[in-house]
Amino acid sequence: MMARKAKGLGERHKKILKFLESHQSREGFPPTIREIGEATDISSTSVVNYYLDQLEKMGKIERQRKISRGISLTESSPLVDMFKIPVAGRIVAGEPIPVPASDFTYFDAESSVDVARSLLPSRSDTDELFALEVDGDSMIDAMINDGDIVVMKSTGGEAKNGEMVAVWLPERDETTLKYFYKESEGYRLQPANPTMEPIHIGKDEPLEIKGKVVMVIRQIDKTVI
Amino acid sequence: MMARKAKGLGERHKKILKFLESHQSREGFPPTIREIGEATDISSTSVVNYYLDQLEKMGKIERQRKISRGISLTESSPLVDMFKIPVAGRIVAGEPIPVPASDFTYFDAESSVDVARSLLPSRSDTDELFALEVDGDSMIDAMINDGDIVVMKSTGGEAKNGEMVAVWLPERDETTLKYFYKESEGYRLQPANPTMEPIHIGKDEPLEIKGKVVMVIRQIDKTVI
DNA sequence: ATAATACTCGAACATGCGTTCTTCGTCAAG
DNA sequence: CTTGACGAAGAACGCATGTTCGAGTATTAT
Repeated sequence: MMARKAKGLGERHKKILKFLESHQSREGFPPTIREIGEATDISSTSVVNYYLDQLEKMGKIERQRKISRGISLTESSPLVDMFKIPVAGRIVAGEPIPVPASDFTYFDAESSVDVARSLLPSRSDTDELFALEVDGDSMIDAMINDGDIVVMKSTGGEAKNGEMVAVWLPERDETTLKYFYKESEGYRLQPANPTMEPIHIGKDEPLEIKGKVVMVIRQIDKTVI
Repeated sequence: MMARKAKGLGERHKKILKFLESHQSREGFPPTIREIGEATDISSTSVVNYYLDQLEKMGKIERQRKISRGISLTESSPLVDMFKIPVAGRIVAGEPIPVPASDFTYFDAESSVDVARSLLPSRSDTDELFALEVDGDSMIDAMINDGDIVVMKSTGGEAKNGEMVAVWLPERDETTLKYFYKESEGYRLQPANPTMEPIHIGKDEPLEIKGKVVMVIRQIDKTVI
């Protein structure tokens, strides 16, 4: 009849690859040979092993011999260029910004967000980045909504003109996100929304720059489970 | 009074978590108890097991008992998988929305954005997603700025109440991003900015729903390389 | 038909790896 | 001091899991 098998991937190869992927994403680790057999209606472990060897020769998977569940998909980049940014807390207009301590690790964080490096400034140092969840509508003048995630970079209190920074104004008990401009008589804090007026800060009024905003993420449809 | 160790993560807990993560991303699968012990200078498997139990109780990891390497980090998707979303074009208030054809692949796109799956609705089908870059300030009432990237999902012209959708209004030659509500006399398009008034669309006025907005990304500091 | 592959099966084998038990030292509370 | 919780170690146990082998059945080529 039909040729038993054309070149390339056969039906079983695909089935196995599909199961490998789904198991990995479902369980967080690869399946055993026997589990693969069960899922793909192959009764013998040696047959699974047979196909696994072929998939490895084709370069589709990588196998660590002798060790349990030592299968990993080569594609779906093992070294994806992205990293977790710890969510240090929430940012509210009337409270100081929670800035992570230097020995802060993301394991202490309530959660973290995954961000691809390609979306971030090229020279960003991972350790300097942290994220805050916006609480309330008070950042609307910065075009930032309740629930948005703001990715920030520690700058050690410095800021350059034109950068969007998170500022804490001690005398006003106010946190705000604005574009920063140093001027002769003090500072100008310009809202992102062009229809709104800037705030002028006198030279003697204290002003703490907590970080530079590098990215804003808004997940609109996060209710779906 | 106080326990010997402060509550929370001890030094060894962190060390183990760190190793779990690095091993996972390096090898593609979790380590064994013995490997953990070696990497963290714990000589006994039972001690590793001891800490693993604690980490599980704290909710930091998940364990599948009895099975090899059955450890997975709970926070932030164990598998670092992300994918490229094609940027189909630009979205302008006065022009129809460029929607990719069904046979569209991201290889055809001028560019693409990398987004972690953990940031997207879990049931998202990769094929249904595409992205648009916002051109101009006309989406300000949707809290979306010039240059923002809007990730959308094709819905086949359908929309549910409360979803943010991209709508094309043929009679007005207008594209807009609004929250969608079906009402008795027609439709209500509610801006994301709560200070702005909704648009009411009569039952007979045509209205094309081009997609559902699932995410907005704003890269503020696109430093030139 | 015969040989040569490709594929399949089941079973035995060896060991990887999670689990459990016993023992020991330290520190805080009673 | 005694007790008990906590942290740590090492060894033994036993199932889970990768590996190997011998044999059987299609499919294709010669």
